Amino acid sequence: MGEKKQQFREFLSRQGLKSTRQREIILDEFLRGDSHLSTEDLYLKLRKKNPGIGYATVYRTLKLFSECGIAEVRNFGDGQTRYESTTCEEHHDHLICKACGAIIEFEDPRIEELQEQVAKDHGFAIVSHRLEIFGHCAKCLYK
Amino acid sequence: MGEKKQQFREFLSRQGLKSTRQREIILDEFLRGDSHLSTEDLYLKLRKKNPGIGYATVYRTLKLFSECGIAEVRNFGDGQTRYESTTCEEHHDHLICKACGAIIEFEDPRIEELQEQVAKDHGFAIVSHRLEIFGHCAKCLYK
DNA sequence: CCATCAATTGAAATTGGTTTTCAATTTAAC
DNA sequence: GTTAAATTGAAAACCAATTTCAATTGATGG
Repeated sequence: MGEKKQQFREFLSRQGLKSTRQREIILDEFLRGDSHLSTEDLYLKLRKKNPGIGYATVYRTLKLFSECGIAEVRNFGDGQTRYESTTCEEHHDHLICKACGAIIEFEDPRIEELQEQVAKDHGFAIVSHRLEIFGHCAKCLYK
Repeated sequence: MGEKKQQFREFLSRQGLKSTRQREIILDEFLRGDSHLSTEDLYLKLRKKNPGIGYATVYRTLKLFSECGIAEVRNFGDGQTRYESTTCEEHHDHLICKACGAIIEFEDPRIEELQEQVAKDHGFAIVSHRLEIFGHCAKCLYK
């Protein structure tokens, strides 16, 4: 995870921004935690150990993470913005259980490939995409 | 489009709701307009001909449309909720231009098929899905 | 046709997530 | 250290969406 911290520090200095105690704390907690954290979730976790940290700072810092490329913004339709730590792995998509809220990651290069084809057919250049499948997970189906 | 109006009327009476002047007006405008209208867009269009119609009524009525099945909710990440008139056609997905905001529909049964496979592999039962590809459309690429 | 009563409406207030403001504080550079 | 610019936290502002509420309208049964 050290490389992520490095990446963030470089981003800050490149942008003429400052490295602060709060930003370090938030980054540590962000990298430690589950992925698919909502801003609220992260804020609450942070508050336990660091009562002083403000709501606004968490929002601002998460936004920096996504600008810097160490986090990606997700939006699953429950008016909460979520940030997911970017991995070095392949891009992945999500299965989302409507019953229990579970979020399952998957990746399928064949789907990606077909997307490229579709885009090409429309003279469209892909920058990013998202695929979300909503339904019921195995656990919820059998109880 | 008469069948959509029929469908809505039946929905209303089934639910013990009433058919009103406003609901008729909003439905007419909704069916006439472009798809992918934001609530705001529709409200503004309506105001031109019907100054009396309230914001809340448009919100409430669009929600009814989606409950009734004649509209689908879309969310493209610009904090605006959009409603799309459901067609009898196949499910479709979207290419969204980050430069000009153009929304291009497409459908690809091969992608749908692969999604089914992925879900099956995870013991997951699909209820719905959405696939959005962001990038730059042909027009914006060549200017 | 009309009385009745529940549903609907529009305006305004409220909500909930997010962003901005601002004075005080902290950081990086000199 | 001094200094200038960035950052912080609390509170206020924001904005789409929802809810409240009194007045109005639509459907139903007499």
